[in-house]
Amino acid sequence: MLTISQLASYAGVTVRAVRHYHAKGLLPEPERDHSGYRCYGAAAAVELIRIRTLASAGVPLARVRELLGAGEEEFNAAIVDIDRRLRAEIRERQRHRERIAQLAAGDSLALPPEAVAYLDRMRELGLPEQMIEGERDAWILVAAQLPEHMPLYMTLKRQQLDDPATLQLYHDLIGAAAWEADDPRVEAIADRLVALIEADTEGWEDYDEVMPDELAQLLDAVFLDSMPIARTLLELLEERGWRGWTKLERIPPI
Amino acid sequence: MLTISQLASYAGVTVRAVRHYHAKGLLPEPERDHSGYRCYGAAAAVELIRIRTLASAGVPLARVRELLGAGEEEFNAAIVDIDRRLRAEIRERQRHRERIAQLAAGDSLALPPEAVAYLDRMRELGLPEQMIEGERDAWILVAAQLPEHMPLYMTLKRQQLDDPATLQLYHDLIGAAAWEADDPRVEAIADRLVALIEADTEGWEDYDEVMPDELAQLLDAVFLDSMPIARTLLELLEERGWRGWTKLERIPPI
DNA sequence: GCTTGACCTTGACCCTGCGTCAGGGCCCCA
DNA sequence: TGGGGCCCTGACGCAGGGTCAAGGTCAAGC
Repeated sequence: MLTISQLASYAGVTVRAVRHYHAKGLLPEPERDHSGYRCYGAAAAVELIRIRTLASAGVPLARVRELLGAGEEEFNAAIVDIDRRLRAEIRERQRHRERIAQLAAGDSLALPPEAVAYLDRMRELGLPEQMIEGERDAWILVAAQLPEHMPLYMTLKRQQLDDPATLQLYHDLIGAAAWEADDPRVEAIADRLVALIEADTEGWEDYDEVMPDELAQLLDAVFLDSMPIARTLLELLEERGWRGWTKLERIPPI
Repeated sequence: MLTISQLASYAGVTVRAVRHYHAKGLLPEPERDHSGYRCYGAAAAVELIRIRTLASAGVPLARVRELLGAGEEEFNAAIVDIDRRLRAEIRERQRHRERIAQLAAGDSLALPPEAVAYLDRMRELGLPEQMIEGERDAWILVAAQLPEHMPLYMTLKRQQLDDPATLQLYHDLIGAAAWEADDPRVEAIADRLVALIEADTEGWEDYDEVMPDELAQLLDAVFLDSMPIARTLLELLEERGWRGWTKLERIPPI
């Protein structure tokens, strides 16, 4: 009666798809003619069109196999189930659309809006790209671990930028990025830093409380990698009674 | 610094995914420690989070690889492209939802609504399920080949059902389905059939014109398979000057 | 020093829904 | 008899990993 390609074209599917349906047990293997060609009747065409109809409605083939022999009740239950799956997939893609819409805005590759705003503020204040990238990478790590605390952190960081003495220190650190590890000028930086730390301890208790030690270590490592002088600076801070960087703590007097 | 599982948990992906990204060239292989373990720095965590962010936004991994090193312009172009793909996938699933909503209504597995209405009309008129299934299978084949002509066909078929003589013949054919191939009562059926054919030739020219010969042969085969008496009936029709079944044509006198 | 359990390593097979060879047989036409 | 167009089986490939398997490593507790 029909060859496989005739059958396939009747049903509007490819020859390969028909053989696939045979392999998956959706469509029974037909008789063969004397030379081994598959030989289909009209019933196969009808069955194949039913398969195609279900498959093109987004029903997984394993499910199609069950549904072809199912009663009306089972069939309707499955339809409900498949519709639920389709709705979930649509919602998922809609969320994806929202995310990539956010990504279109540059820095927000992995950062919430408040962090993007903070980085933009750094740019407005004339801080250099290199420093901003360092900050960005650090906050990407924080945002991945503690997304719910980002608003708090960003509020505190923006307050720092509003303080002229702190901002000046930031500007001076730009030059320090190029210093060798034993540059003597770092002493002055360390002194000013300690003064700022001791003047501004408010708010940072909450900050430190939610920051896991491991994350703080990782962020310290990012800082240490960012400039040669970093290690020296941390040592000088320890001499002045403060340990750490991300999560500063006063060294208790012995 | 970090083991693979620590890195994975920082970025919120599985260990397997990290190795997969290595294999796909998205994330460079890091140094190994003395026992062969991968040893990651903070930069890897940042990079992995960027990968995860893009991947979870529905960007294919091959595309992620290109985008990580891309400039802003290229990146934005890609974003537009990905958004287009997501919209297309959403539309596709919405169409799937519509189709399975139609499927929930029974016979419409591969049939347009007007065909479902026609089959329902047969049911109302008390014609048996077996005959309705035969019709359904035949119209599934037609709908697959000539969906745009289904309204015309169904209009003509419903007119047939409205004709009392035709309807009576349909009812009488039910009994004939069980007859042997040589039952003498088929002569009377053939006579009545020819009378109906010759009384009602209007409208069917259009019908026959758009029906490909191959499809007509297939439908004839469906009919021949459906009851033993079918072949005899076709022979008797030929004796009376009509050839075929799906696409009847008058045999020209020699 | 030995075991236990939690990690780590590479390699390989599994899923969906087919597309696309590769290597060969069959049929018809010139 | 040669060529082109069918057909056959078997196998690899895609994304995005999941899930073993078989073995090496590490720290802790006995």
